[in-house]
Amino acid sequence: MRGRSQTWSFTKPPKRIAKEPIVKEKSVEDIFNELLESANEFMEEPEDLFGFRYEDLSDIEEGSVNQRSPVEHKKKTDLAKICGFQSYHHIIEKAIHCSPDKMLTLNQIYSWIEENIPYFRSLTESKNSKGWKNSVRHNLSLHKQFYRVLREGQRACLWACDMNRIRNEKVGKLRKISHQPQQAEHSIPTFRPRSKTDPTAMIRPTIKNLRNQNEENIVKPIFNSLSSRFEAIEAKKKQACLENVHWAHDLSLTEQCRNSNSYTNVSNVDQFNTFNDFNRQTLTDSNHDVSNAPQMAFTTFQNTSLNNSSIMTPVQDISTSFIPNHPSISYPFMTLDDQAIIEHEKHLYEVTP
DNA sequence: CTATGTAAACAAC
DNA sequence: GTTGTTTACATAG
Ligand SMILES: [Mg+2]
Repeated sequence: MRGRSQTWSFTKPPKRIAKEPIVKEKSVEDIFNELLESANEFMEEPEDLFGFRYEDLSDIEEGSVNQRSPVEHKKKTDLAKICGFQSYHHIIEKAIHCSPDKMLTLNQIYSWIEENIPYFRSLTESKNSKGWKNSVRHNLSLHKQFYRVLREGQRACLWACDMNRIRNEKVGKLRKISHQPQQAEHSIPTFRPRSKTDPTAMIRPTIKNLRNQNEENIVKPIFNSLSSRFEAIEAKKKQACLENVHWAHDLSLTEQCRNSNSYTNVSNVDQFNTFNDFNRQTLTDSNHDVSNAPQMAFTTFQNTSLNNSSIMTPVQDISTSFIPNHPSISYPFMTLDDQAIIEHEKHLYEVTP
């Protein structure tokens, strides 16, 4: 996968979220325990995080969302040497091109590869197909020339290839012309397990554009994730400005979130701010400094049509101090129209030739 | 730096 | 388990 800084050209790349804890003198456990302590007096089951106990959260990491541990990778396969194809997408292009209708299902692509490239055939024969098949799927998704052709009543779609779909990615560079908050210097390190035990993680999936799998992938979510993912958010907005695509996000809270006491649907930005102010105050009262928590860029709410999109929109990112089932705190979310956000924030960017 | 290979999380089915 | 999207990280040049 491309690094975000590679995918999108930033004149000034946003700071990468530090891997080191920002507050070094406190461990994440310390911070968690502080939070827990402050919440204990309110919470019915203080150790309980949506049914999981903190001790169970073995994969908590600090300062970053979903940060994986470094992993020893296999050496890159030299495809050119092994099979004469420059890279995976060339293989897929060939496979599709060789088909009568110029389209194949995923499984047919696998088959073509196995039938025509001994290297992959032998991998499959030795039960080692997981990796290259993953790479095939990765490449299908990644490269714009590959697009899906839906079939009525069939789960697996057909994959087609149109080189004209690779284009205009770099018509102009967007320059950021106003400050957007990055990670605050002294903010609390993001307390973010990368597991399902993370309450905010329950929101994250809805932010992906999976629901758009039955549509052409023109409609995309604008926000890839919440809180510390400023890079992604900024990049998406920039792309929106560049491509003038129709944006709609796919952000409905999960049922679990909707039914939880931790969220309240608000209908305007005033209500939203009221909730956030109250939450901040509550946390501050329990000796929790959220004043330097990262801020999301948008604070304006345009009440427009767009489906039933909803998004958690921390004006100040108190999700770093998320306390689930806190009887005094309810995290507000509201319906937003991406186009409105883009329009609102368009002035933050200019396109340079 | 860019391009791309590898691994995997996650969701939907 | 399969299909698909995405993120993270590694490596080659
Ligand atoms: Mg694609």
